[in-house]
Amino acid sequence: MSRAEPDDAVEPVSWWQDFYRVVRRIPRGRVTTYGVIAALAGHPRSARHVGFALAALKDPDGGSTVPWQRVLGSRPRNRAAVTIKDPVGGALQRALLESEGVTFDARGNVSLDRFGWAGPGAKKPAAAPRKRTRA
DNA sequence: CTCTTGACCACTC
DNA sequence: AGAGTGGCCAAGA
Repeated sequence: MSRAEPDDAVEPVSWWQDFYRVVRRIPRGRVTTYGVIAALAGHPRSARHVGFALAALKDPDGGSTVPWQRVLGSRPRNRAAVTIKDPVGGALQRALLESEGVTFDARGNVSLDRFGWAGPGAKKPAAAPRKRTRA
């Protein structure tokens, strides 16, 4: 990832740091989507950057504390699926989630109705990333 | 400043 | 149901 390096950040926080902060709050055994992370971090339209930021976690030692595996791509019908570019990383993600109790569908989808996390205040899973008021 | 690139999302064929 | 298209935001060249 040549776009941005965490260690280069002289700034106190960068946009990805906001995402990390939110991701760390995801309870064990729950999953959420990029869109949700982006919204909670204060960048509702920047779902892509969430994945971008998470991609940078692979190397730096600082990112090891972020449960990136709990972030999935949103799929219709309140479901989420792995959208990782690297097949190896995707398999790892799935394995990690399954070890936390998250069950995958035959197609590799997770029910957000059962495992979705809508935010720090949401106790009950239900969380579908709400439809954006499209023009 | 313009163009390209993304672990995305949603709408339309 | 699967594939294509546009929009989104930010950073690098």
